[in-house]
Amino acid sequence: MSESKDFLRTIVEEDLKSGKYKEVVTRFPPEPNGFPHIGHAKSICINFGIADDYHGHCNLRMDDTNPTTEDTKYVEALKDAVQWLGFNWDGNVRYTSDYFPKLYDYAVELIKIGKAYVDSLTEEEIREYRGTVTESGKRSKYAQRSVEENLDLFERMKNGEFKDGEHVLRARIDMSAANMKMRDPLLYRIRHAHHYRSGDEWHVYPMYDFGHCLSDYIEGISHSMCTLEFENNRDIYDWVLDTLGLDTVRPYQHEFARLAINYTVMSKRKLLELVEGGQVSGWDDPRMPTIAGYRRRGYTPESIINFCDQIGIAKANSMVDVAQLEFCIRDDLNTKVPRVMAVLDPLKVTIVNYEGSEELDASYYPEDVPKEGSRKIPFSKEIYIERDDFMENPPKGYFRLTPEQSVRLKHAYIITCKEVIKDANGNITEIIAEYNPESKSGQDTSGIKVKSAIQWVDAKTAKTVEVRVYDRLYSSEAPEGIEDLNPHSLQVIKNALIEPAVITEKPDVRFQFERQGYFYADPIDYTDEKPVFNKIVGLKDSWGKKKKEDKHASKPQAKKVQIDGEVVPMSEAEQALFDKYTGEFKLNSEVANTLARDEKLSNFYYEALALSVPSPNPVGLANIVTNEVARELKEKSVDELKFNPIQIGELAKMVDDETISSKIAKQVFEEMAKTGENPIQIVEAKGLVQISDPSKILPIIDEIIAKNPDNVAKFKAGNTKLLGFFVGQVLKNTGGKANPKVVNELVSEKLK
RNA sequence: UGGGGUAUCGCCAAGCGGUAAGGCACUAGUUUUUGGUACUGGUAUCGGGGGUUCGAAUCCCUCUACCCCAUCCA
Repeated sequence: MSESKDFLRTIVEEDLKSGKYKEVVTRFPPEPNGFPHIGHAKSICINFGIADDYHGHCNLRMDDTNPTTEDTKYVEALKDAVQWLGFNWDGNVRYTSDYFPKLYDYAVELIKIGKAYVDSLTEEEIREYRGTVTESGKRSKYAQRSVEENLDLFERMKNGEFKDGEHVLRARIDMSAANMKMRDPLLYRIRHAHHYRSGDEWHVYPMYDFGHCLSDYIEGISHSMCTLEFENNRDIYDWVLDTLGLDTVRPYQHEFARLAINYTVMSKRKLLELVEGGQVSGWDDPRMPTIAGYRRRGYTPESIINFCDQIGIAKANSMVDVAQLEFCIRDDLNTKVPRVMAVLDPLKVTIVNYEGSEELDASYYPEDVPKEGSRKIPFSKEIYIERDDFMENPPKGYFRLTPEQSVRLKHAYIITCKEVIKDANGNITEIIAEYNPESKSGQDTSGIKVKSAIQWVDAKTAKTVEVRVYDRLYSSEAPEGIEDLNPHSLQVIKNALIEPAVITEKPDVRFQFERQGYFYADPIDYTDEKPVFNKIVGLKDSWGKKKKEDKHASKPQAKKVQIDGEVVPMSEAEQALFDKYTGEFKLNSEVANTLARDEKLSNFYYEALALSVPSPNPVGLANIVTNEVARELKEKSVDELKFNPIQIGELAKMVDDETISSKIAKQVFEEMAKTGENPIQIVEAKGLVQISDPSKILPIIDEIIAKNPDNVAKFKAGNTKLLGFFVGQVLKNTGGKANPKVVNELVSEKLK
């Protein structure tokens, strides 16, 4: 199915192939300060999934470096979630808190090599000293302390001799770093707090940036995958490991976009608020996007894993449509779960021409679900149908019961409405109907055609059940806070009716209530006396959708207008160069512009032109310099380049005299950039001289045409884009050596 | 504003110079005792503008928009 690999797997594969690592080792490193949500599920699927795919292993690590927010109940929830999803962590659960002694030693090491110091600025001052994104910060005077003093202070911090906030340990990096994270980041802070695991043993706790990379290193992690907001932290990650000399085999961090779903909040803080504010019944409220919530709602692990697979992994911030998740659970349950009949909003129907009672045979599964199993459904004179399934004055396209339209009772008979009984307010209270004795399901000889079959329950034998109908928690697509909550996210129906077999036979815990949706016997509140079902998700409902559409006219969407910004004007010198390039050398203005504005590039161009004897055509050379050399010069200085201007001049000349095509020139250039070899030698060694002789090219074209009759037909039918396909094939066939211009002409000619 | 990222269909997402994958959603039709499922078909020229090239979503220049960073959180 998925031919394509995500970028993380691509990296892992390359690293394995290159021998950078013998085995892939990943980790799922949550902080135990909240219940895991579906965003964690994505991370779990990535970390455990990649480890599985490449036969490595994945650790489960509690990143518990902040004693004030963490708790054992959350580590249980985390373990639970991973297991429920079906993954196995390697060995025991790991805890960063178990590494506190090692981490402390590493910190001491850093102090000893002068790369960390104890700072005694106040929190306020530290913030001030850090500077802003545009202004650099300044170093604290305490950074002057001697190694001995730092060692002494740090040890006393550890021993609890100071109050919270009195001192911190910081890395000595660069207070004017453009990356704010690198302005002497904090490594340790004093916390006189009880840690849920290490108890009162420690008075200093490592910060994330110090603890995480080292924990990864300690565990032998190869690929440390985290979300995008840690991109800036990668520099510290590398700095710590490099500075400590932990660089033989060590982990590298890679970032992917975190999951966001519309109509959903994913921040632990906001979820906590919902729980504490009583807007939901707890972390496992079926409306919560927590794993516990989905589980309680009735979602299957398979559906969630499938969802995580479908949404992919990339670096673009994105918002997944909740419909995609809903599809996954429907798709999973469709082939697994028995169909039964329930009526949520009952309307009584009396079948006046039916006497007595009978039991009807009914399969639990429709024909397209290859599963066995059936039950008996009692039938008698009095039944209930869904109130929605009858309309006195139906709109066009209504398929259900009306005074004029008969309907089949699923698994039973066809009935016809004879009379509508209403109360004093005009509400319909009962339907008087007649059934057709010849129309029994499976042995219908009536010949009557009806537009639909509806669910029903027998009045006498139906069981009363509670049904909790859940809708999305928020009514806003991008909810901010509790003001965006959907007031109708929970509807409790106390007196829904269900066919008896569901309760007495209990064929499953998840069901499809025919024509309504998928439901789950609540794992906590369900009892035989008082059954409770949670709505997992509704069926797709094209009728309901049609009705809604009529109300909302579609609104035309205005196209976004692109604003063009100002281009910085050229300096005088740049302008002079530009004029020279366009005038004397006849470069087009775009190329001249690029060259004139970039001093490095400009110098390079000038040298290539002047030093190659004879000089290449200035235009062709300029093209190569601006389009190819520019790429190399973006990240490197001139001295770092493997090639020199003269060689580029030679390359340009080969293009000038058509020894090689410009396509080949690019290939040669790549080679030069990599090896620094002379272009003429490269062309000779690889035999890249281009083929322009039609008599050599023509046979190849014939061959390609013969091999691709379909595409020839398509091309002749007007799909001119296919020209590229044919040219490409010919070029591929000749190792890129065929003169593309000639090929192009010949192919066009041939296919005319 | 300095730095770091990202932009391909309504929503995700492949693609790495040679015919714009796939899923969801939408839509038309076939099958159907679920207005379900299944099946068949439809639906983009790649943020904008230039340039290089026989050929550009892919390379170069430039502009724009959005996200992250100034917690003793992770």
